[in-house]
Amino acid sequence: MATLKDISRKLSISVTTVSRALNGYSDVNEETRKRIHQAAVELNYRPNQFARKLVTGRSGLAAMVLPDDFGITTRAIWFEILAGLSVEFAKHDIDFVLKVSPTDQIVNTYQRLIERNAMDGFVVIAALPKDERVSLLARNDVPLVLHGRSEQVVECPVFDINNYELMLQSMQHLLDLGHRRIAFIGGPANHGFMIDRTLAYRAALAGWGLPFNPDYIACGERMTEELGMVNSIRMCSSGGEEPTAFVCGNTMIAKGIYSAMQVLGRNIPEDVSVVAHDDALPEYRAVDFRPALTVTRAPLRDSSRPLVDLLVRRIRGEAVESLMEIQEAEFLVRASTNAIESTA
Amino acid sequence: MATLKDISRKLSISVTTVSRALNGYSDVNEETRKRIHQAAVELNYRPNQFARKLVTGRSGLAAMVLPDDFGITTRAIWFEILAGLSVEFAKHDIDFVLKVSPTDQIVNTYQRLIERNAMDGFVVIAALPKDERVSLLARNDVPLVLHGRSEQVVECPVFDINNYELMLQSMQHLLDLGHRRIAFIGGPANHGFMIDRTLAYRAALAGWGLPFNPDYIACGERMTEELGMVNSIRMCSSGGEEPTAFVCGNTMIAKGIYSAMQVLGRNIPEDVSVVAHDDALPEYRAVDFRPALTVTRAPLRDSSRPLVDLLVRRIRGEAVESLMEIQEAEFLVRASTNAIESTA
DNA sequence: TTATTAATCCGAAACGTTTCGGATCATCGT
DNA sequence: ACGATGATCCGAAACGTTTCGGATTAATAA
Repeated sequence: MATLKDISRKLSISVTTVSRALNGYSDVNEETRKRIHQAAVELNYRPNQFARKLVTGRSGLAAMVLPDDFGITTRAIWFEILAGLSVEFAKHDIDFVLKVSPTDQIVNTYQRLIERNAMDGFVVIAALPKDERVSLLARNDVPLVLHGRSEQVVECPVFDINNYELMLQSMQHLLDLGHRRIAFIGGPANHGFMIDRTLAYRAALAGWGLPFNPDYIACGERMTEELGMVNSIRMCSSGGEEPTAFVCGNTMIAKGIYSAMQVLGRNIPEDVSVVAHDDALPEYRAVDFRPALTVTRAPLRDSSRPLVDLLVRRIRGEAVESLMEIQEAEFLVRASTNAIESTA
Repeated sequence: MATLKDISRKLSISVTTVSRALNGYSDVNEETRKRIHQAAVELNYRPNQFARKLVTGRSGLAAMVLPDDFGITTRAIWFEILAGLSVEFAKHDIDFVLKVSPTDQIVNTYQRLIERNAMDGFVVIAALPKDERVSLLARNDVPLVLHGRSEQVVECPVFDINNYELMLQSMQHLLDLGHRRIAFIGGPANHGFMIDRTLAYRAALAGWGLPFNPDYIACGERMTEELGMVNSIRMCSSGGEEPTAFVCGNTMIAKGIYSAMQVLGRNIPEDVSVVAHDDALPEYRAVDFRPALTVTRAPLRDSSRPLVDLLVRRIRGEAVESLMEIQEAEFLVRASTNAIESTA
């Protein structure tokens, strides 16, 4: 491996100048810079990462820590995120390391990584309102970027989709169509995104002077087809006051509801309307639903870029206040929502 | 961060001795070693990875490069592998970095990583008979471990399951039950594991003096439910000479066959027997099939440990000849295979 | 002419380890 | 009493960068 010294020797130029030339400093003559660059490619020079890191303190590594008990359905989602992060980090010349850890040792894993001081930053997904991971990292002053808003008053960049707004849109759409008994089958109650959506759900109801019926809301750790299936069946078997429309936390839940409605002999959208939030997972394409699913759409894939951009800027030392990005979801009306039958 | 020098200063012992004590060299007194260790924990000393790597040349990093066009179904599989690798590498204090790259640039990505010289080793999955990735790495003398045998005469550790043997077992089982028209719906024809299985399939046939019918074998890039479905339907609609049994490359394919047989009005195992190879993905549990699926079983999860063990030993400089591990699959007879009806 | 400034360049220290080649000292066999 | 041995220890160099604080020269301003 060629080193700076090799170039320096070959050109009879000091190591300092070679280094500065290669790093684009201004105090080196354009012509010598050219010569140096040329020599660098001739000798196939690659900077030694470790030498560089030893002095700069940066590692060129960013990590994400995942629990090992990811549910069946969440696997594809994780992978979607991982793949996106890997390619985005690569653009910034950062290697992306994946840590999988037993759930009850996640914090320990972070602790070790922090102590080793080997990571430039972390991306933390699915923030809880009070998130131990976040406070640990923030306390130790290691850069992180958060996906999902956290209630904590910590200084860290955040990326999120506008969960409040997208729920408002879904509700507005259904309310406009005349629905009054609208159920919400969401996700884990303690997560930030779920809290926002629940708030918006209640706000929309309140805005139309409608009562909040606790029976119409269902949470669950895993946002699976099963969750949609069992809850929609339960809600539709309670007697007279059945919901006429469902808002789903994701498209898998919607899929479950589709199945449930089929076994119950209900038709979508004639008997019941369904709208979901769509993370745009290739496994569950909303357009391929029959009938095609009305959604608020915010591809998970699209979150990778903002996430790593924010983290990189944080690592570079930008002020945290400026590092927040909220993405709006797209609202796509398709065939799964209908005006309520006046006869109902 | 405390450094060796800090400990050295505190104890008035040379940096050299501190280093050697901490690294377990024999030429340091037991008592001073104790004092040094104690001081190390008191000062919360963590060795600086980069300083260490600068001098040793090792990075403590291992990588895997994935194409970005993974099919829908292969995602869960990839993730299963990634998760396993991450925890196994962690046991050896190696960080696992994930690289995702456009398919047509995989080799470039390897090239860059090799040049940067930042990885101690690579794990390469699903070897092709002539694998460019493998030859590139081997040529540059960077350690790798291979999952799946490669025809290449390269010096690298290999882990694989005994694909030949497991296919032989499945065939033997079906042949013993009286089946004579046995179809094989497998995977990508050019991959090592598929080649082995095809060889065994033909060998089993030949062993019983049965003819090889090309119509009874189906390959496909993606080993999906769809592959099983369309091919089994095709094979069962060809007129008289329909297969009485199917061997499937994995459980997803089997699932597709189950669906196909249902729409065709065939019963498993009365009308047709099905046996599959089972990677033990939580998504498709063979025991949960109705009827429960007879399989050769070799959990993908179990491959992580041997893979990283082999790689680590290779990195440590062990002779490659000793670094090959072939795992036998377990054969589990369940309810999806039956003796052929004598009336048929 | 002389002090200033700008443009280039460079020596040397520093980052935190590991490791080579001894140095020191007590013990031991003879 | 003396060289040999073994147990402990250590100084200094090395790994390949970056960067601080100038040094040198030529152009410019006064």
